Parts: sequence; C-alpha cells; structure tokens
Amino acid sequence: MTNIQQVAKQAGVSVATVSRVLNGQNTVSSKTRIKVEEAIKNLNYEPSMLGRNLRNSESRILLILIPSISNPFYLEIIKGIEQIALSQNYNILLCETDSNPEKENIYFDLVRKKMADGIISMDPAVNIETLKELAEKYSIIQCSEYNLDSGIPYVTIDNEEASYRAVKHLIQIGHKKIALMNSDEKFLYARQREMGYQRALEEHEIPLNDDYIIYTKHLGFEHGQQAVKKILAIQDRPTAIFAVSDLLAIGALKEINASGLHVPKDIAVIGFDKIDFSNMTNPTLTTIAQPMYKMGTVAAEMLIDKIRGNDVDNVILNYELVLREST
Amino acid sequence: MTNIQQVAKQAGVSVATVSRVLNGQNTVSSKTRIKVEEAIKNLNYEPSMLGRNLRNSESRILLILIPSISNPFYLEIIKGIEQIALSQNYNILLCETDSNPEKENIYFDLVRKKMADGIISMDPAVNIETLKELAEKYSIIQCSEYNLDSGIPYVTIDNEEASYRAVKHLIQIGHKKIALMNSDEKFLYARQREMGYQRALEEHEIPLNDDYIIYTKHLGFEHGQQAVKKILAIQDRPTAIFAVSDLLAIGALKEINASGLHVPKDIAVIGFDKIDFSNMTNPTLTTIAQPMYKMGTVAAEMLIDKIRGNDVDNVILNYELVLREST
DNA sequence: TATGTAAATGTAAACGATTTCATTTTATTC
DNA sequence: GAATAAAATGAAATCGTTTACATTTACATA
Repeated sequence: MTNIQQVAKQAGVSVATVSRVLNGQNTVSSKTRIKVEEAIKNLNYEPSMLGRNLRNSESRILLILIPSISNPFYLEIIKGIEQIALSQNYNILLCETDSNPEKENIYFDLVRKKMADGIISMDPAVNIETLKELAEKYSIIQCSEYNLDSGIPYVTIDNEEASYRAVKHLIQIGHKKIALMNSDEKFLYARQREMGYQRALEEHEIPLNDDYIIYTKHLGFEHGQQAVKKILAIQDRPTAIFAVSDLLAIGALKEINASGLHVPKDIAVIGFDKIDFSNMTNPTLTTIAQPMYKMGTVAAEMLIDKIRGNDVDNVILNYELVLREST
Repeated sequence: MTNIQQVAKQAGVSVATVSRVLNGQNTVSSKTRIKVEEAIKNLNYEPSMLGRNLRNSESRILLILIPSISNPFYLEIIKGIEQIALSQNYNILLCETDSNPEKENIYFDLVRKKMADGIISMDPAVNIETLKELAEKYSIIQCSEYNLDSGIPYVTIDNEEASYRAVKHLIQIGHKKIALMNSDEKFLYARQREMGYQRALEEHEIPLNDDYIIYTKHLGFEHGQQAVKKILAIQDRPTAIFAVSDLLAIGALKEINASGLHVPKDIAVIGFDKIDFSNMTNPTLTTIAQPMYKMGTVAAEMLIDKIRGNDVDNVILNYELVLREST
C-alpha cells in the first residue's frame, strides 16, 4: 500500500507539499502540483483516512440511533440524513438498539471511543440520563422523539396539534365513537398525541370514554392486530380508530378485514406517519404525513453544525393530513 | 480528552503497560493491573479508536452495498450481518447505491481510503468490472446476487430451483395459465428464475406463452401495479401470477383488488422473498422464503474470514415454500 | 546589484494507540 | 546466597496524515 512518503519521493517534493495538493491548497505552484498529481496517478495512491482522521481527531462518521430498522418510518428520515451527510463528506452508521440498553451502550461507546463524531437519536426508549451526560461532551441531536428539559437540541413535529387534526377529521366526517390506539404513555409523543385526541373530543363535546383508549407496547403490525381485537370486542363498538402509527393502523386494517367488517364503511381508520406502505394496503390508509425526509436533512444539518462548535436551535416542522380510502 | 500517556503517568507505569491492560494481555502483574485500572477509572479514560485503527491499519467497519434501503428484503439480511459484525467488534456502514454508479463509486472509495475493511455487495446492478478489480486488493463478498466468473465469493440460494418450486406449486393446485412477472433479464437471478419457470412448465407439458412473461425495470410496489395491468389486459387472461419479488406481488395484489377481481379465486399470486409485509396484506401472500437472516450471518462470517486472510468457499442456502392465502 | 517582500517549499512535531526488543524485577534451584 | 530462568515492565519505533514554523526561492524595486 503506497503512502504519502512514497508519493513525495517519486515527485521529488516533501510530504507537506503532497498534502497540500491533496487538500487543494492554493499555495502550490502549478508546476509542482502537476508533478505531484502525476506521482499520485503513477503509484495509484489513495490517501488513508486512518492517518488523516487521527491527525484531525475526527472520524467523519455520524451515528444514527433507531429502535428498529424494520419500521419504515425511519427509512425516509435516514435518506434525508444521508443526503446531507454525504454532501458534507460524512458517513452514517445505522444503529438499531431494539430499545435494548445494552445494545444502546455499545453504540454510545463508539462516540466515546471517537469512532463517531456525533449522534442523531431517534429512539424514544433511549436512556435519557445517559444521553444527557453524553451530550455534555459530544454532539447530539434528537430527531422526532425528544425531551424538553434535556437541553439536547431536537427536530420534531407538533404532535399534539397533528393528533388533534387527525381526530377532528374523523369527527368532521361524522364519527363520534372514536378509539385511540396509542403506544406506551412513557413516550412523550404518546402523551402529546393523546392530548390532541382529548382536545378534539372536548372541543366537539364528545365525552371521553376510557374504554376507547388502548395502549400497545410496540409500534408493530402485530401489535395493531392485537389491539384492534380488543377494540372490536367492546360492547358499544367505536366507528373509527385513530392509530398513532401507520404500522398499528395497517395491523388494524388487516384484522378488521379478517373479522368480516369493512373499512371505512363499518369502521374508519386513520394512521400516523405516511410510510410508503400506507399506500399499498387495501384500502389505502388515511394518515398524518410527517415530513420525514426533511426531518432527516434538518437533523443532519443541525448535528454537523453542532460538531463544528456552533449553537443550534430546536426545529418544529409541519405535518399534513393525507386523505385516502380508509376514512 | 485524556489519552494513554496521561493514564500511564497517573498509574506510574509506561504506556506499553497500559496498552497491555487495555488489551487484556496476561503478562501484567495483578498489582499493576489494578493500579492501571484505577487510573483509567479516575481519569474517565476511553481509548481512541483513531489511534488504535491507524496503528493496526484497520477501520473495523464493513461496507454493505444495497440498491435501495426501501426494499425490506435487505433489512433482514442486514440484521444477520449486524449480529455477526457486532459480535466480532465490527460495525457496518449501510450504503444505498440507488443502482447509481456515481454513488457506488463514493462507497468504493471508502474501502480504497481504508475507511472500511471490506464489502458485502447485494446490489445486482453493481459495476462488476470495478468490483472484480477491487476484489484483487480488498476483501469482498457477494450476497444474494452474484457473478459466476468473477471469482468473488458469494452466498445465495438456488434461484432456478426455488422458482421451479413456486411454479410447480401453482400447477399442482390446478393452474395452467401462469404468468411470470420478472425483473430485468440483465440480472442473473432474473434469468435463473425464468429458467425455473420454464422448466416447471415444460415438465408438465404446458406450452410456453411469451405474452405471459412481463419484465419490470425495478422491484418496487408501483412496478408490480403497472405490470399486472398489462397482464390483466391479455386476451386469454392468466389464472395465476408468479412474481419474482414480494413487492411486485403486493403491487399486483393491490391492483387486482382494485380492478374488482379476487385473489386467489380469479387469480392466484405467489411472491418471492417472504418479506415481513407479505404477511400483512389482504389476502396474505404465498411466497418463497429466502433464509435472509442466515444469508446475512453467513455473508458476514465469510467477509470477516476473508479480511483475516483466509480463503472462503461459496455457500448456497435452502429456500422454503410458504403457503398462505393468495394461492 | 543589493535588498525587501511574497510565494513556494521543507522540516519536524504532533495525533493516540500497539508492539518489538531490551532491560529490570521476581521466582526458582542448588 | 549465587546463578539462572521466567515474568514484568519500559523505551522507542511505527502507523499515515496535517500543519506550525522555518527556510528557500522568485520577483519587484531602488
């Protein structure tokens, strides 16, 4: 493997000059620049990131913490992150935590060990204490899920408002018996979306019915199936369901179909996220679209900014209601 | 940021000894080991990967080349890769090429620049010439899609046989007019699966009908929708469709439903891959299960083996026919 | 031609670990 | 207690860059 010394020797200059050519510094005369470039070509030289990174004390790697790679919600965000990262010569390390503290710690270690320059955390189940502690020494951004008092910069949408909008839509098309399929209340977004749900009902003087609120442990398809079974078993069956994630909603769709009922005739369903798949179901899913790609680009920009030592502000992006067949 | 020197000073030993403690070498007396460990704790020291990697000329990063992160087929493979990688102290860099040679080249550069120790390529559209060239100097494995004459080790399934099995299933349940929804013939797997299709038909003396073979550019949901439209428009309409990817099949399902026909009553559909979503559709999708997780673990093991300088053999894994509602 | 200034280039010290080889310390045996 | 072997430790080179600082070269001016 050829190194910078050999290039310097071949070109008859010092390593400093080669380095300058490599980094496009304009203090090199065009005559020597050409000599160096020829030597590089001759020797098939590729500068080693290992040396470069050590010298610059950086890894040019960004860590992305997600609970599960199977949830398509994150994929679009990741694409956004990647676009910005690549354009700034960063690479991204995708880290699936499975909401498992041990795995999480493996990844945290990567930034402690300088294997990564910063973290974008999207795991709602992240250990916030550790994250806070880490944020004192390293660059960290929270994306989608966040903590108000942590002091860690975040990008997100207004969950309460978006949820309110979703439920209001159901009310507007005539529903009064509306179930909420929520995830675990320990998550901030879950609490926020429940508040939006409540506000919409209150505003239209629909009494709150605790039986209509179902919690699931995770946001998976199967959990949607399970949860909807409970909802269908309720005596005074709801005529509409608001699920806080498309995956839950798609699980619900499937199970409702299986039970012989029809969406939206018997029960309307509305999801949250607008993942790719929400358009592939039968019927297609009405949902709240999160600007996922944008969220990714913003998060990446914030993180890189932070790595450079700048202060960054929190960002709240807009959502959109996407009307489709399921309502 | 504290470094190994400071730890050595604090512990009153040389950096060599600290390094030995760090790497669990047993030539250190327990008395000094304790001294060093205390110093490490006191100073909150974390060894820098940057120094370590330079010294060891390795990055401990594996590159994974996939055409698109949106195709769930790859996700399960990635999980398998990750499991092995983590257990061997490697991390994985997920690289989405979009089958775009430029993007591909950015990622190839990472291994040239020592930012990655090896590549697992899953991109069927990969520039095989560049890959071959790269494989002479670096460790590369092909996963799922491969090239026979490239000399690059691969892990895959027997596509011809699996395809044969799928079509045979359709024939066994009474179908004679069977369409093949294939991807582009430039891909080896596409040609292999078409051969399996032909063999099954021939074996049961069903004449080949060129109109029944449709090619799509990509393996996406929308492409399945498009393709099935053509199939439905055929005069002598097929009673069954074999799609070479679940995503295509799911697109077909959706479009068939939309056109008022019923699966499997009017048209049976069988897919390929057994992605998670194939179980979430209505009706659920009969499909050929690829051992994706296993494929991932095997690929990772092969690659790490290769990085260590060992020779590795090609591996062909078993598939399985999964019967569900769509046939 | 001598001098001053700017541009181009070089020297050598980092960056933070690992490891070879030399040296010191400890344990073992007679 | 001396001789020897074995175990523990240290000094210094090394990995491949970048860059501060020193030095040389080129050029303009008087």
